[in-house]
Amino acid sequence: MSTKLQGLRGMNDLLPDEAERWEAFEAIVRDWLKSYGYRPIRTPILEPTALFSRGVGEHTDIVEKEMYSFEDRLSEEKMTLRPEGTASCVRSVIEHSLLFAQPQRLYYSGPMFRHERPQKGRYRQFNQVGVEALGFAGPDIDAEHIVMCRRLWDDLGLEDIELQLNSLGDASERARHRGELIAYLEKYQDSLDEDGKRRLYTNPLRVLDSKNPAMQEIADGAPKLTAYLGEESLRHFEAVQDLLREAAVPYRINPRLVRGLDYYNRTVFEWTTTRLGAQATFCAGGRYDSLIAQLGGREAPACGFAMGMERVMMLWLEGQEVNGPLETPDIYLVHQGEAAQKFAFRLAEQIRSAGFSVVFHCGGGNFKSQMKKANSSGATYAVIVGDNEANSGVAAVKPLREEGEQVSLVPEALTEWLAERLYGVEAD
RNA sequence: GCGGCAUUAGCUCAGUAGGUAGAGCACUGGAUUGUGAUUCCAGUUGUCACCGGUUCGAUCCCGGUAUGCCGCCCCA
Repeated sequence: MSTKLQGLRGMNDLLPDEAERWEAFEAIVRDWLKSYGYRPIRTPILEPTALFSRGVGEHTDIVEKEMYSFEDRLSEEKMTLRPEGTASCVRSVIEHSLLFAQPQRLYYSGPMFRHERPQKGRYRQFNQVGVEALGFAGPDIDAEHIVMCRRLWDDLGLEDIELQLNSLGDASERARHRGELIAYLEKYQDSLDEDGKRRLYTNPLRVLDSKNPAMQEIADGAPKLTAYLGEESLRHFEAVQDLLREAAVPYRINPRLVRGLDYYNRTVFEWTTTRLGAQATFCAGGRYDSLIAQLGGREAPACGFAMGMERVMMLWLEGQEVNGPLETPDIYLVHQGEAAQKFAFRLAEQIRSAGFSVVFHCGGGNFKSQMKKANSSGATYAVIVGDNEANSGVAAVKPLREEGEQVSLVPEALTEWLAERLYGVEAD
């Protein structure tokens, strides 16, 4: 007996019931993105490893321990399954000079890969929809992103969600703060926990984010980034908040909100929920004004966010009936006998040509079992063809979802009858 | 990556103070040899996750592995 093969850990199959819900969800998301004028961009799932180490940051958890990286056997190139979408999007925009004459509103959607321990709402292959606005400097685009998120949550009917907001300042402000912060933390070097010591020089901002109470005590006395924000950064942050108030979007300023990717500056935000256990954040983003230049493009401001599709889907489906198929055929075509099968096979195509969906019964079986299958297929009508019908060139239609008499019709009359019943179209 | 809990039929789950297993749903057939969904009758379901140990004997006890869930870390 051969070894049982199974899918890789943390990588899930979506079976029909679930896959249909994904398609419905994706359709809602696409309409939403279009309504804000965003256009799609599709980039490869595989990228040179350096894109992420340079883009996401050498000392982030993602780059340090979560990437699926390998060397191609033939070319010896180092490559990585993308752990996030922004770096790829920016790479592509630079490579194809999309930003040359005008700013761009873009979105992407697809699988990302991170080698983490799986949990509900956290998978090794997961899907993100990301929105990137490149070439916009003003606070209005930051606010646009937050407002458009709020609209989607409203459309989906999400509950128990919160918006957290912070400003990380610009690069020089962060550098100044960072210097002072390291100097401060060095005084407590011996009291820092393992993570704290490790991050002291690589990512001191994250030391402040620790949930360890002892660390929080140290963090409380640490220099606050807010105090280092220059006039321009403050004005930008204020302007974003003004627009949010204008749009009546409630938010909470969270000074500890620092984000796990290095490229962020100024506005950062996270949408969180209490309904996903340890996975509180389901959508997050912010401004990344230096990333484009850092990846070799001409200096240009940018702003974006990404949402975890699995997490948003879970929140969305909470309020819904989740059993059974969403898509059902108009017709299940039952037939018995050799002549009937030929007639029915041709009839199925005729009905489809008229615009209806038809499941043609395959695989034999008696009338009873065929009718059972017709019923469980969810079809609105069974169309029945036996040798009697085939000989006289008619088909019987039987309603499966409501009361009603079975009627016999010739094919042309049948499609008119269906149009009238299913779409309320009157025949001439 | 660390700690805890779980894994029994296709699905949801019972069960045995160690003696190789059961229900409901689903599926198939029949009552109704050309008519589903309701009703009644009958039937098929399993290496009790995997590998090893203890034992006369392990689905049950012990160890390891895999997977899932909860928490931590981190993130979407």
